[in-house]
Amino acid sequence: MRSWTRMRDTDDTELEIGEVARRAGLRPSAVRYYEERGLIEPARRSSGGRRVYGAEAVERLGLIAFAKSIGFSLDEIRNLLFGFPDETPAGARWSGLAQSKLAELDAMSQRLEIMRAALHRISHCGCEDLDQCARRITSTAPAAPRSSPPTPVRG
Amino acid sequence: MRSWTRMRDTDDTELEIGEVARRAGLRPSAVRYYEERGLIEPARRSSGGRRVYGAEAVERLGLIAFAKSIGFSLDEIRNLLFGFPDETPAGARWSGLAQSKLAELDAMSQRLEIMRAALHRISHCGCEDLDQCARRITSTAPAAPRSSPPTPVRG
DNA sequence: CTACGACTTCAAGCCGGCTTGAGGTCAAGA
DNA sequence: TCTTGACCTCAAGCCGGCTTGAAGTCGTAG
Repeated sequence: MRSWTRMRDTDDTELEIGEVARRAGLRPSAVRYYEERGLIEPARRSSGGRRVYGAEAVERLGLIAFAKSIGFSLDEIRNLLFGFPDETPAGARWSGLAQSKLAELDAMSQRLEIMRAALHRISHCGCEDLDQCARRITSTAPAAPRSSPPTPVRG
Repeated sequence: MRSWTRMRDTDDTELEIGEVARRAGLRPSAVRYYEERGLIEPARRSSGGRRVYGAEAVERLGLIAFAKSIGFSLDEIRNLLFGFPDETPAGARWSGLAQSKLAELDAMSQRLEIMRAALHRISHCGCEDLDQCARRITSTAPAAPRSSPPTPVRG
């Protein structure tokens, strides 16, 4: 049951870290980590020292989760949130970063296609053994020249 | 000038780790690491304790580099190389792994498209500020539901 | 009063694939 | 002989994004 004593002097949307994390689809440890890394402002504390959040924190964290899901790093997200004059409209904040991410995505797509082609080739290659395969591979044009593979999707 | 004493009892393709690594497009430390991780058999040693390789090692390492470039992990590569009866033809070794990698690539491609769409949307969103944006994002269908983003291509 | 779960801090661990550093040896040219 | 550079081993560090563990506090229900 909800505590009267703790909720008294504030309004009805006072959340502890567990709840705010749950609503944003995160773990409490992640929320603390984001605070530590400067992605969210330090939460104010209850008299007992616990972090207290309002409903807007859930949105903020949802935004962070969204930005992560489209490929932004935490540094990029912090910059997005705090690296502009306060009045900067959202579109202006997103666009620079979005453009370079789109370019990255294009590069990744290209690599994916190259990898796909290579995988098709090798999966029905007629080589007797891998050494023969190696000789062919290293003599014919390299499937994927000199870049590291995109990390497979985890999760 | 080439040493008599060291090269005497073997033929002309005796390479030290630096050379074999260079030819395979790797660093010596990576070659040592692959040996340690069991991707290549321990090199035989010169009288002075140095690793000595033949030309086939270059091919082997090239094969490893190729396999990495199409998205295989070191564990997968080791399995590819040593996880089958000796006579297993190359195609049979590749195919199982290749099928699952292709499935992974498909999943990644899908995610990339979703990310791309989201990046387009946000880069010309008309929100006044990010909080408004957050409200829209968290209320409308999530662009990329609950999976982590593919790591951007490094290198 | 006690027990329990959710919270607190701080430090350390994990993932993969290496690289780097310290401290020493080997090989070859001048 | 001396110097230089490539090699050796072993341990530790790095990257990002958290998670986990230890040790302790807070808040509430029974």
